[in-house]
Amino acid sequence: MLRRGASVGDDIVSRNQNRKVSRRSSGRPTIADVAKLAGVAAITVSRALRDPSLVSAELRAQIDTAVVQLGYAPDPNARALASSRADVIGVLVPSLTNIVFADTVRGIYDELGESPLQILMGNTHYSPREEERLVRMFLSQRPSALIVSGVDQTETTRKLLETAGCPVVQIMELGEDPVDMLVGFSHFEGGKTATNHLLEAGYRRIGFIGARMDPRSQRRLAGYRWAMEEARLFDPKLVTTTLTPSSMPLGGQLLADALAKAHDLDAVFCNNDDLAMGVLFECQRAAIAVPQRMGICGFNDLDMMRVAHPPLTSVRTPRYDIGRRSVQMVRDRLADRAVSPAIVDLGFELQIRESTMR
Amino acid sequence: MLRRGASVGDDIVSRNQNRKVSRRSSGRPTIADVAKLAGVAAITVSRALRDPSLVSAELRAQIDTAVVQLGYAPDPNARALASSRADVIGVLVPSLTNIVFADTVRGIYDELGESPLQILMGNTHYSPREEERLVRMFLSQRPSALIVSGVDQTETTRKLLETAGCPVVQIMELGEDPVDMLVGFSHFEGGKTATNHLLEAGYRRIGFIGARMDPRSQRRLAGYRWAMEEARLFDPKLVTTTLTPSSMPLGGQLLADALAKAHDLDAVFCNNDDLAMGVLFECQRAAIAVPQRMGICGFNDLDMMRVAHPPLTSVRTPRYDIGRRSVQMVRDRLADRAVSPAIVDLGFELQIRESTMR
DNA sequence: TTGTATGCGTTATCAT
DNA sequence: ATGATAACGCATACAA
Repeated sequence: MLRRGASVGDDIVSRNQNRKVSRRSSGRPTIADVAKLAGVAAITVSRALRDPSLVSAELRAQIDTAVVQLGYAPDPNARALASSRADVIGVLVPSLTNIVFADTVRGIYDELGESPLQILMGNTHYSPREEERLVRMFLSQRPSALIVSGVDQTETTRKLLETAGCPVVQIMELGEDPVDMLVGFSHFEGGKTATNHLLEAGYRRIGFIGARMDPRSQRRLAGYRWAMEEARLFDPKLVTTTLTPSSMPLGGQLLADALAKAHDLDAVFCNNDDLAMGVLFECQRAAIAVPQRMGICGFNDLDMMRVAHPPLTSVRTPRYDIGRRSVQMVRDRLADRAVSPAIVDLGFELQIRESTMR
Repeated sequence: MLRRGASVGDDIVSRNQNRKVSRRSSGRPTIADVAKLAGVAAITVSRALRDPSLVSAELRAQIDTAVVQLGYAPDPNARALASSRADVIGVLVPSLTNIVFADTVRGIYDELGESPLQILMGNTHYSPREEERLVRMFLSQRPSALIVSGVDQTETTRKLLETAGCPVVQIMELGEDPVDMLVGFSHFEGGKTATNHLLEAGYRRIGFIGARMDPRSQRRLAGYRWAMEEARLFDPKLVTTTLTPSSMPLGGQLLADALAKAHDLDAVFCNNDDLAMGVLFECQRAAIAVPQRMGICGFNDLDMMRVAHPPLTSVRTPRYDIGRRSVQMVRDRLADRAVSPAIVDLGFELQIRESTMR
């Protein structure tokens, strides 16, 4: 559609003169151009670029010169076609705005640094069906690796991943038998630990407030329930959940709902920090003293938790590190290094603050 | 590396029997397989898949059947190589965790829907140099379009974009002469409007608190300064900025810094909502009455602003819509429809709340 | 509307 | 260590 400038065009002409007529040239120097200029075969250039140790120092120097002189850059599509392998890592997350996954994705990008590996990102919107569609789509590109969120893939997706022919990392959660590799932490234990802390702080009518209720939220709820039942304090009235996506406004609403069901509620374990912050504001508005009349505990421990008034207790999760680690595992596997263990538990850490210090 | 299952393998064998030996086959059905099964030429399959109207209904049906029967999926790399055009849109943002860009990226993905266009995302980390590197990298893929953030590219990047040979959309800001297309809003006007509102509310010693101070922050500051100078109330002591990335904790710190410089500060226009929220908590902690002793205005108007205690005034920005619109503009251009105007101002809206109602 | 011949830019394979 | 040749899977150019 658009033509290049004259200087670049000249290169094309000189190149095409030697091949009768080439109507389809893209206008960029190819590996053949570099080869000709360096006085070697194309395949030698290819080798020199991929693994310099395969080529003698002398030719390597000539080739490097030619590459710079022509401003040659390999065509990733041609490379992928010829080698049946794209320098691409497919990443599937359920949400791009949820800070949890935003942090994880940032970790992935940061660990990649200036590597030539590209990220192909897919947003599943928490839908296993959409996840399946995206896995198919990504697989058609023969990616170097796949990173997927969670362990609750559909049966079909799981089979696709098992026969993908590339490293696969499931992230965010722990699980018994990963498709391939796995890095995350236990949401069940996270929920249990938070709840036990509230119990130890002296709260008794501890509620659970949850939004979205995706598989990981469910496991945190299960951890909460386990702890409450162990203390013989579980009461279904204490659980307030919705499928609505999480937000601060929703936190306030859910607290109101929870109080309507259980007037004697004296603490809440919130599914995430946004809800917790919404709960805090609702308490401020209703003049409910935190932590005296109401304990509040969040999940993820975003920065804001420590500056709230009062500062809010939360479970710190290794979101960023999960991203980085997943890429490291992919790298190790691609370099043919054994990855052990294939299941990595990055843990979590309860950050106790004023909001639960009764 | 990995071999496919037997059933698929059978297909390979039958396919390869007719071509002597093929050691490089990837094991997946190709367009030739579909063509053979449908009793047509490969090019006809190619056409039927890209634009069904080019092929007779009869053949189309045969081809569709064959496609389903073989489970054929086109190879995007082969397609890109042959057509010199990848079904890929390159997107460059300065940050993935900044909710502003996360929302924009979400808009981009949502507008794309189930389209076969893939997103290639790059994180420039607010570095024009890194942006330049990524533009080069993306361009080597011959993307269908490029979406870049802001209008402050390096000269080299700008030239690369101008000769990219594909639609280019600059997003988030307004500007005189875009590379190609542009969608955003005026950060200068946003800053000016917020400041004028604070002035009208009766505040006089209005401070500006800013973090990161990227080009867009600079323009908001310029808007603030313009309004203050117009009111003959500008005072350098009222401006408190840092290059540190924005966060809630930082908001509190900056307020403390600002108060140290100007004890009579009676309001702050914050560069973004995180800072504003940090300021609010700091006020709560120091028992500074909001909005009586201190007015607070943020920027972006995230959900949390309306549930804070008191609710916080902010400038609502069309982040999500910018993402959607940018893709629409790309689509229109790719469909050869004229895009007019090529510069789209999506505006902003001041949301006045209790935090500035003195 | 459909088909033939060929090119896209690179790498796998085999040979030297 | 280096090279010649033939794929990789699809789309363009042109012919019929």
